[in-house]
Amino acid sequence: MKLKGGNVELGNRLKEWRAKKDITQEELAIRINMSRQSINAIERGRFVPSILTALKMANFFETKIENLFYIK
Amino acid sequence: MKLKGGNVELGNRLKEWRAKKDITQEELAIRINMSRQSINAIERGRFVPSILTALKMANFFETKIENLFYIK
DNA sequence: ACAAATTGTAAAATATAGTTTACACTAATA
DNA sequence: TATTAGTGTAAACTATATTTTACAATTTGT
Repeated sequence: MKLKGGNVELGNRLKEWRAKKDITQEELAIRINMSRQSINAIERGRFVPSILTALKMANFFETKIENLFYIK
Repeated sequence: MKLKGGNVELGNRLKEWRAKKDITQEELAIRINMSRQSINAIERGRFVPSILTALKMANFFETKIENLFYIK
């Protein structure tokens, strides 16, 4: 009994939030302690971050996860 | 220039939310289309789910991610 | 136009999320 | 007490997040 829900895709507003805070990908990476390449990949939707990464970002931007990531 | 933030741990309230909705781990697994063992592991804090998993759970429980997961 | 800063990308390696199968353990309940 | 539903766990496996190094492309400032 396995209902397959359609392939769920993830969207994000990282670039907008970075702009709002005037911060570079590298700075963000340093702040939340991860690589710049990972930030870049997440921002470009290349992969789905862990919820820990998402929470750290939300913390940094002083907002809710839902304002950063959403299901398309 | 790499500031190491202490090792961040993840907490969750899945069990409470399951109780509130009176649903089993297996049912939840089926609803959000993942294995019962993964639900169990996440609930017991054995690993950190992806944000997609977290969003699917929040959707199912009709609540915000922050009500399900938090940084300890 | 030039230089510097920022962003995009790629390959190889490592870490960890998530699946599958299978079985033990712990309720709940007839 | 015996049966059943629900949960805990383990090993082997697959998928993918994340790092590191390195370099190309693009944007920004002078």
